[in-house]
Amino acid sequence: MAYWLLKSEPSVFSIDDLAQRKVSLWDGVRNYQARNFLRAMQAGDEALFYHSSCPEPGIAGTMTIARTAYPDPGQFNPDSPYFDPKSPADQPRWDGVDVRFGEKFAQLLPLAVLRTIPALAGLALLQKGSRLSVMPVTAAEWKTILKLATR
DNA sequence: GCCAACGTTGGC
DNA sequence: GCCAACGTTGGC
Repeated sequence: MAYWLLKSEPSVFSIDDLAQRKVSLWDGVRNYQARNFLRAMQAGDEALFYHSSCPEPGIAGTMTIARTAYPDPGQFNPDSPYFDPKSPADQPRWDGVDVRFGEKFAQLLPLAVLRTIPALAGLALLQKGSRLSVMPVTAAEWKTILKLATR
């Protein structure tokens, strides 16, 4: 049982979109390190839903990994923004996972607040130059974040 | 819109 | 394998 943090631009796919859909493919990851984290996920793992590239970046809620990694169909679709003409059909480069909506936090936990919490100093998200869209979270960090979200 | 940081590409 | 050029991410 592991914990993760997944980034999405809310203008593309937000916590509200997931709340409505309940289960969704988490697709569009086009970075090898992030993909490797996707492939390491197990069903039942829990993840934070992070809103990036928006007026108020921060953690918006939680979700559960519902299905382990499988090929992301977008890589083979020329009309998809995630199309990758160099991905071999017999050995797809890019995977996605299915996620199930967990909860939406009563209020978003802003990035600026996360930075002020000493217990989160090691959070991968907060490291200088961190741009990964999929990253691990420790059990202790997870606990700290959920506690912050419910106060 | 700016810019720092990082990843990828491709020539050599 | 090196590395410059370019593209992308993402906070501000």
